[in-house]
Amino acid sequence: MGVDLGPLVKDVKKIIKFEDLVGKRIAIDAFNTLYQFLAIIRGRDGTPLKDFQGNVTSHLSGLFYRSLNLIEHDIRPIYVFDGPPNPFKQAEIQRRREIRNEARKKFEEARDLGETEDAAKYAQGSSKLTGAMIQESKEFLSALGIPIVEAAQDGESQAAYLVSTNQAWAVGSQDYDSFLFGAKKVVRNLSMNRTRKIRSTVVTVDIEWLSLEKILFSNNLSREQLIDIGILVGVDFFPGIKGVGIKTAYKLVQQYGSLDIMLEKDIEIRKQKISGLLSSETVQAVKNIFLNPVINKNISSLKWKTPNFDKIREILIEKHNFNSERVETGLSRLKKRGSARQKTLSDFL
DNA sequence: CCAAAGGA
DNA sequence: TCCTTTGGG
Repeated sequence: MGVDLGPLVKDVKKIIKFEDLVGKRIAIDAFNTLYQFLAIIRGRDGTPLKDFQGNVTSHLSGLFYRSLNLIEHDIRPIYVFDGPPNPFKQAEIQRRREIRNEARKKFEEARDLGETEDAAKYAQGSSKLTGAMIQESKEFLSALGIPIVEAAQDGESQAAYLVSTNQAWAVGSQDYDSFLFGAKKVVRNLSMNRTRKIRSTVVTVDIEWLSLEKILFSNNLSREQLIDIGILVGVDFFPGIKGVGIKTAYKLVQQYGSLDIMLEKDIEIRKQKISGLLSSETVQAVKNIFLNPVINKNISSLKWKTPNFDKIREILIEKHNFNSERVETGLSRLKKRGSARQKTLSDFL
């Protein structure tokens, strides 16, 4: 639920394929991905996948098959997990909690009334990522041999840092927020499935590659101005100004140059003085989060290890009753990949 | 979301 | 063999 920069990026996004990412390291926003899995991996009535004890397993299914596909294409994922949230994010966290509770109520109502289609619709927004699920996701990724990075605060900023220090080639996220954090490149829709149906109409979902430099250049903006646009329309750390969307925000920033100047001149936005809508202190504080984020710089070197097959079996089959045949076919794909890599390596030597 | 089964 | 539908946990 990050900032919607849609109209600003629409002309600069490049459609790519998995093959274009061979050998590349992608710093994936873990929370973003896990929430995506929880929202989408569900049965007909909207119920998530669960084991016999009633534990939700949609995220594990998503991580397993997604990782298989990435590894088979020799793409190197790094999962970046959020740390404790920045205090400025509390209001947004509370807002999301309320939206989720509302969705959950509507989901349960519709499900109990047997209104499957409605139930499925509301189910999407009702999922909660628990501490136990986060912990187990880390354990599972480690079993797959995929490196994990713990962010000091926001995963997006930590992922952006990995790109700027050349430890990753791009950030992998559905959100555009990492651009405000200075991510040079972002890859969106990093998935296999090329079609998605939204109410009987089938839409193709392509992998998108976006560069901060191109976005700024084509819109004639600086990164600070992009942040100002974000503050006007709303980001995780500030709700934005009511009634101001991306187009208005862009026009205002182009016209005045910056939020600081708008505040100095105390311009009117929708018949209201801007000084009554946000303070200079707030602007500075929010800008500072994006420009000088708290980063975990103490990262152990990123290594992709041989998967621990027994650990994967233990988590999926023993703990969560995944079908063992399905898991084994998955594992054999991983083994094949491993031997192919070893072969190319020995050829090289 | 992704894999596997089912139809064409 | 390709494309659509169904089921996974």
